[in-house]
Amino acid sequence: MKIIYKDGTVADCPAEEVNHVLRHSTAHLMAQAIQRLYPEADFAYGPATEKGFYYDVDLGDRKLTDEDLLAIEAEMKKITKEHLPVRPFILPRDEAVKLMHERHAKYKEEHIGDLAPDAEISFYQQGDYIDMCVGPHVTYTNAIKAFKITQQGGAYWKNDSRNKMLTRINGVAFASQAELEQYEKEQEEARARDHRKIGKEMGLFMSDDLVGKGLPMFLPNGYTIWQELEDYIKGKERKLGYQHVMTPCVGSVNLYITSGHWAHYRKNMFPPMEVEGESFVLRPMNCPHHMMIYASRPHSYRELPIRIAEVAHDFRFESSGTLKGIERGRHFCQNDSHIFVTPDQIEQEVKQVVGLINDVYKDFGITDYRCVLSLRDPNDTEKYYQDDEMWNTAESALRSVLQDLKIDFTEEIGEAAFYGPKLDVNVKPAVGSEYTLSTCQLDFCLPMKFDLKYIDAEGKEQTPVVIHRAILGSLDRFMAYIIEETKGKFPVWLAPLQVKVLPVSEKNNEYAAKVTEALEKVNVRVVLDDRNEKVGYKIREAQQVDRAPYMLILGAKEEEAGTVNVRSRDTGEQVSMGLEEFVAKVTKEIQEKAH
RNA sequence: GCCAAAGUAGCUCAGGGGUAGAGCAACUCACUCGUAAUGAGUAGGUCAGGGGUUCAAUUCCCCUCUUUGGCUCCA
Repeated sequence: MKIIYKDGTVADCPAEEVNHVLRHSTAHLMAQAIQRLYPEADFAYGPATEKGFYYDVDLGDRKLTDEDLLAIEAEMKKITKEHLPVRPFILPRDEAVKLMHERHAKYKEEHIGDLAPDAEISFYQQGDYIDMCVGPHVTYTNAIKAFKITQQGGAYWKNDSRNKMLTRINGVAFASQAELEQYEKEQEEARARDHRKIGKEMGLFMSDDLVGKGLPMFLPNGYTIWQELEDYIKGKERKLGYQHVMTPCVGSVNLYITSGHWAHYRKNMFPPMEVEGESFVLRPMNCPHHMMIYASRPHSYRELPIRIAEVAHDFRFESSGTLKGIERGRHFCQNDSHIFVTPDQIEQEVKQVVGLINDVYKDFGITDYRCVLSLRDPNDTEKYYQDDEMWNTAESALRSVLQDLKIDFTEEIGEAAFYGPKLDVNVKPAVGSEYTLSTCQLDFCLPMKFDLKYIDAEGKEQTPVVIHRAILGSLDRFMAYIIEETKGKFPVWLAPLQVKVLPVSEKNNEYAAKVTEALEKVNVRVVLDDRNEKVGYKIREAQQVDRAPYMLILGAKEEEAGTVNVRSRDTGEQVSMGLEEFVAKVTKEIQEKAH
C-alpha cells in the first residue's frame, strides 16, 4: 500500500504501519462524510485506535440516530468510490490559524495554540475536506476498503470533564473484508463469554433495582465459587505467615480523617451516617482498621514483618456509569493485606508478594497480563502526599525489585495511590477496558499518620513501612475474570456443579440415586437429573447450561456391572469405570485443584 | 455524573393507537428411551414505573428508574 507523508513523499507503507494509517485515514474519510451531511459539524480529535478509529465532533444540538450513522457509513462508501486523491500541504502558523478560522474549525484552531511554537503545521486535503494532521495517509480514498461505524457516545473535549461533551463516533477498519468479518466474529464470541451473561445463565449472581444498583447478590452457585476462592487464597496466605482478622464494615469519620482518606477520597465514599452525635461511614478500604490493629500494642523489630490479612467487605460510591456486573460494583470483597516491615525488609517482602502473585497466576493459568509501576505525578500537589524524599525512596525501591526479578513493566505517571507508588497487574475483560487484578503498594505515609512504631535492636522507636497488597484483588472481580477466562467451564475444584448424574431411563433412577449418594458422601457437588427426559436432552443442559465437568451416564449396562460411564465436559470423551475409581479420580482432581 | 441506545412471559426476542405473540424453560400426560433438544396439552404479562394527549395508549409525548455502549473517575 502506498502512503503519502506530510512533505508530499509517497512511499510503500511499512507492513506494521498499514492498519494504523488505514484507520487514521478512515477517520478522515468519516469526517468528510459527516461534513457533507452536516456542514455545521466542527471536528476535534480523530485518531486511529486499536481496531479502528473515532472522531470527536461538535454537532451543536443535533443528535444522531442509528439511521444517521448508517447514512454516514453509506456516504463514506460513496467517497471511497470517488477515488479522491489525498494531498498534504504545510502552512506557517499564522496562515494555518487563518485557514482554520475561516473554516470555522474552532477546535483545530485551539489545537494549533497547544502545539509547540516551532511545530510544523501540516494539512491533508481530499476533495473539499481539509484536516489538520501530521499523517501519513493513504494516497487515494478508495484504498480504504473494509470499515464499519460501530457506535456513538459522548467524549469530553481534551478528555476533561469540565469541557464540553462532544459526539464521539467510533468505527473499526481493516485492510480486508475478511479481517473485518473475523473481527466481528471475535466480538460476538467476546460477548458470549461476558461474565454478566454467563453469570445469568449459570445462576451465579443477580441484582435487583429494589436492592440497589451496583449491589450484586451472589446466588448459591456463585457463592460456592466465591467460598472456594476464599479458602484457596487464605490457605496460601497462612502458609506465608499471614494472620487473618475480621473488622467491621463501618468506621468513624475520624478514622478516615486520621488516615487522610477523608481529605482525598471523600467523594468516592458513601456519605456519613450521624448517630448520637458521631459520624460513621461505610468503609471504602481496610487500611485504617488494620493500622489500628497494629497500633493496639507495642511491637519489637523481631516480630516484623507482621502480615495482617482480611477478605473484607468494602463499599465505594462508584459513579453509576462505571458499574459493571461483579467486575465493578459499589460493594465488593477485597483480598486485602497490610504488611508491616522495617525499611530493610521492604525488598524481601515485596519479592514475597510478587512470588505469591506468580504462584496464584500459575494455579489459575493466568498468562495474559501487564505489569505497571504506578508513580506519582510530581506536579499534582493536590492528590499526592507531599514528601519528595519519601516518594523517591518508595518508587526506586519498587522499581529495583521489579528489575531484580526481571519482570517486564511499564511506568505510568500519576497512577499512584495518594500515599505511595504501586505495582499493578492489569488484565483485559471480554468486553470493556483494562482493570487491575492484583496490586502491591508501598506506603511510608499511613504509618506516620497513625504514629505506628516498633522498637529496634538499639531499643529506639522506629516507624514501620506498610505494604498494601491484594492478590485476587477483589474476589468479585477475580470471579468475573475467571468466568470470562473459562467461559464458565470452571476447573473441577471451582465448578459449582462438579458431577451431574444422568440416568438413561426412569428404570435406572434408583441406581443413579445410589451413585449420587456415594458422591455426596465424599463432598462432591453432585446433582441427579432424574427427570423423565432422554439422555441426550439431559446432556445438553448439563453441558451447555450447568457446564458440569463430569456427567455420569447410567443405564442398564452400568447398573448391572456396578460401573459409571463418565462423559467429560471438555473432551466429550466417554469412559466406563468402577464407581470407586471415579470417586478417587474426581476427589483427587478436586484436592489437587487440577486445571 | 455526562453523551447515546434499550427495557414486551423465567430466558432469547418479534410486534404495534382498537382483546398481547413465538421459541426455549416451567407444569400435566404419553413414550422408557444410550451420549448436545421425543410428542401432545396446560399455565404464564399492570408491555419497567408515573404523568399527559386520545373515544381508546403496551404503541405517540414528558418525567423517573434500570440496563447496555462510550466519556470522566477508579484509594
